[in-house]
Amino acid sequence: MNIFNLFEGYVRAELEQCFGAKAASGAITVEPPRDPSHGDLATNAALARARAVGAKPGDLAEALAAGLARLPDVVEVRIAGPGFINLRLADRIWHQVLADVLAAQEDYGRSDIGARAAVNIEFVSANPTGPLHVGHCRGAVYGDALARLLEFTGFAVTREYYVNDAGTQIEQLAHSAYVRYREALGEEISEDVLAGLGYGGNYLKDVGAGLKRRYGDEWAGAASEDWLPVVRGYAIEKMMDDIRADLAALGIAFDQFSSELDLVAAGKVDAVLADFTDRDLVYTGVLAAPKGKTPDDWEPRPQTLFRATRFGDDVDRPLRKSDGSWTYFATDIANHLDKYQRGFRDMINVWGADHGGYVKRMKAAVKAFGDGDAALDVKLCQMVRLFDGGVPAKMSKRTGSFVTLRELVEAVGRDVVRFFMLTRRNDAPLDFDLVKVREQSRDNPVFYVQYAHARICSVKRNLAGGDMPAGPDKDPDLARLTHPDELSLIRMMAAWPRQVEAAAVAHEPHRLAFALYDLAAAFHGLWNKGNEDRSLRFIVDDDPGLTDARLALIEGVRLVIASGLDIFGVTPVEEMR
RNA sequence: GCGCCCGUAGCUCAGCCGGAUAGAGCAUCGGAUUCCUAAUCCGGGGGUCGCAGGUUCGAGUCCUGCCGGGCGCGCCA
Repeated sequence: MNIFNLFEGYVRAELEQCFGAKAASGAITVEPPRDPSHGDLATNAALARARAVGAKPGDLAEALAAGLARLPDVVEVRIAGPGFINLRLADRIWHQVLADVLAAQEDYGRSDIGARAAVNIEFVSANPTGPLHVGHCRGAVYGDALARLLEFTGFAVTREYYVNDAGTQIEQLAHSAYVRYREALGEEISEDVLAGLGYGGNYLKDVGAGLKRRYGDEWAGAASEDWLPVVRGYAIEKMMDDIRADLAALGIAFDQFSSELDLVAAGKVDAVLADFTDRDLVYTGVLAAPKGKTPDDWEPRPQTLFRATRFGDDVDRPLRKSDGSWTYFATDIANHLDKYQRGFRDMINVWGADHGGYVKRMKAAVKAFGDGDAALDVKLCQMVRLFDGGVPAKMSKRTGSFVTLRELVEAVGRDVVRFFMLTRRNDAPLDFDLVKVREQSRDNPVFYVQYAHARICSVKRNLAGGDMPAGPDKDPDLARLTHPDELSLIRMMAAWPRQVEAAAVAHEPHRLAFALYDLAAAFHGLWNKGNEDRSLRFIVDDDPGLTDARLALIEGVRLVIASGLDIFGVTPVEEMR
């Protein structure tokens, strides 16, 4: 039961009864008021619908309030401000909410707003030219948390990784790997050659050694057109193995890896071009040089262009390089068309902010598919600035001294990485301090939330150690929960399902981090009141009934925290020593 | 020059497809520990929500224009 949805239904019914169907159909909100002193529920229905009804907000509010006051469990109705209606509910409602939480267990907050719709989330998609680094980490965590969140709200999610295994970067990788192969065979490689490698990091030594193990000296003196496909294929395979292992260390597994090379080989890009050509979406033209910043080697030249401007882009975009090969954009269109043909009408891409300039053209291409019935949402993740005790951590990819995702996870732990990466909006920059995130204090939200969960587990342990009978098989009298702080905790639990839904709709899992933090804060506050006032402790020695009720209360808190952490892929710990 | 993102307390950031007196942590000042883990809690001070217009009963939130910062701008991915 989501009481906000429930009461929205009541409000709409009342609108319809008083003012007709037209009045009931528009947008209204039923939500917890920002200021708790206003009541338990607030609706703007009178304000929002006054115009459509042709009445004054005040009159509308009067009529609605009279009707709502007759509802069971509504103990007070007040009209406030310009026409808000504030409702105060009987405690019984909150006891029922808690009972619902306990009945649903970890499924509390689960929703069916997705109605099993297929959603494709493409994220990470890092070139297989080396290990993942911290820059990839945020997108990885964000994408996976979003996937979990959408699954929790009823979507059928596919996690997809687009492997850019074609193109010049990969050629360079293969050439670098081939040098390491010769090195493994005993050849002396000069410093100059090593310095000139596209990918000079030591991680390719393993690839060179692996090539030697598999092929011996078979490719030692071969022509590059002969060894290239072999070395490239082997290097990609190894890099992807490493990437999969890195992601597994973060608790992330993909459902689908799509290969750019395969798309090209299967003729998917040709098919895109043919289809777009048929529909007059492709032409040969000359682009104007960008104003203000003309590349040095600019020269006007005819190109194969996609009419992206028809679908909201600023300029038409090239599909072929001058050597006739596909641009990255062309193959990526094929990638998205492939998703479309696999049935996805709802696609989400998670990219680094440096790809922001690419968003419009990709959205334009997706709009051109089929009947224009596909939607693409691109979420850009801003930079992660890595610090080590307040000092910026040195990150140089060239010298190979950058911090890998693996090193990060091993240094601070999977849970810390995952939770912390979700404590900021995706489009806000994030400072990640290797020292601070391990601090066990209030300003570290990871531990603060974990600690609340651990404390609840601690209470349960203490109870189990004593001879107080309590447990899930009992049917506690929740009506014993009457203290304002207890009811306030339940109100927060009642708000959880709508927060989950809102986060899912907005594709913003970080909102739940703040919700969990707030819930943890309320719990810690109540806990501490027990230090000053023994009657407020969860375990009340001479009152088993009250103890049971309070145990149920904190078990509800625990369940919400546990299910929230589960959406983040973070383990709810039971002990923090 | 153009496009996208951002601008909220001294600092780092929330602000739920517009809603009531803009919140939290850190920092600062003052308190709480015979405690179910004080790894916590309670309280005080601290704001022209970058600026200026506009839409609206109502704008931190939507629109326009400026200012400031980041990212990007034809054969890199």
